[in-house]
Amino acid sequence: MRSKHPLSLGFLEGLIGFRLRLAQISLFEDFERALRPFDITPTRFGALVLIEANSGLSQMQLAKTIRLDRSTLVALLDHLEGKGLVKRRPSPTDKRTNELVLTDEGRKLLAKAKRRVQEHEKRLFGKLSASDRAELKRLLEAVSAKKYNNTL
Amino acid sequence: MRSKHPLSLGFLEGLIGFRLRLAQISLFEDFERALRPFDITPTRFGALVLIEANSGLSQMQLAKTIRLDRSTLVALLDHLEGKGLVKRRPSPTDKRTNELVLTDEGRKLLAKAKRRVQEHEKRLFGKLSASDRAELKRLLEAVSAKKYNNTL
DNA sequence: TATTGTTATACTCTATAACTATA
DNA sequence: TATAGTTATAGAGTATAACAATA
Repeated sequence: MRSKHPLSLGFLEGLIGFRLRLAQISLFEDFERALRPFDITPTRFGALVLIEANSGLSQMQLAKTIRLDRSTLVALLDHLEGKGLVKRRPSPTDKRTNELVLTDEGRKLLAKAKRRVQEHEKRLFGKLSASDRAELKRLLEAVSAKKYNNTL
Repeated sequence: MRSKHPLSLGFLEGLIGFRLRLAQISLFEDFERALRPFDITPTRFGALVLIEANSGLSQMQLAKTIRLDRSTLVALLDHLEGKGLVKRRPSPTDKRTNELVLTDEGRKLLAKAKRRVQEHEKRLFGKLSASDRAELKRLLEAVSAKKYNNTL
């Protein structure tokens, strides 16, 4: 190797988007490692939490909230249902839709997973002060809060 | 649909990682849309900028900095070289390595792409105050600063 | 007509392992 | 022995389009 010194970031240096991207890679790696024993990815975890917090919701509602296409959600739910964590229950009021609920096993596993995720958050963000963490959260919310009001 | 109201986020509500993830999705969507005419993804853009700012760097150096496996970088460079934006030049000092450089066309396209990226950053972060933007950048840097102390 | 869940399919991004040529 | 670039390959994650059932 010609040099062990870090490269110049050039134009990337000033981009918030670039930093966001790097932070997201770190986040994903650590999450994946921490939750691997449970076979839970960030997306699956999000689905489990949302089903827990909104028991009986439909697949479309869930898909929108975690920002997946409804077709993509099918395989994800097949996986969770195959592991006995989630159940699809035909809705009595709208026969086109399913009501999604956690099984007892799903609730138990989710409780354990949540503790792992808390530790993971502490690893990644624990070096920030409490006020810095709150600030970061606020700023990130502001970033994705907008919806494409201006045409590209 | 049973309800048009947003779902409860439950446990996700308090997670910075969840907000980071959503922000990253918004970021990627907007970037993709803005740079589609140039056939440039965030990763490709990063590669072009780093080659510009560190002309003659090796594939390994580039791979580490943008956090890709060296095998993954091959196809990316094949693409950029196929479009005439980048050139692999055998290193005279170490015959195992290539020196990566931008072509004139690469430099021209990158200049245009940078302007698009600036607009994109403004769309995403322009609603934050200048001090909020600086704060967000600082906090994101702190998050990913942990490991990989040698490359970035 | 429109919506929900599903299937079939394909595309993109990524890494792992083995190969080669050099160091 | 170790490293750089390449190839072959496979896995994960995603979306698009078409379909059946239902609204």
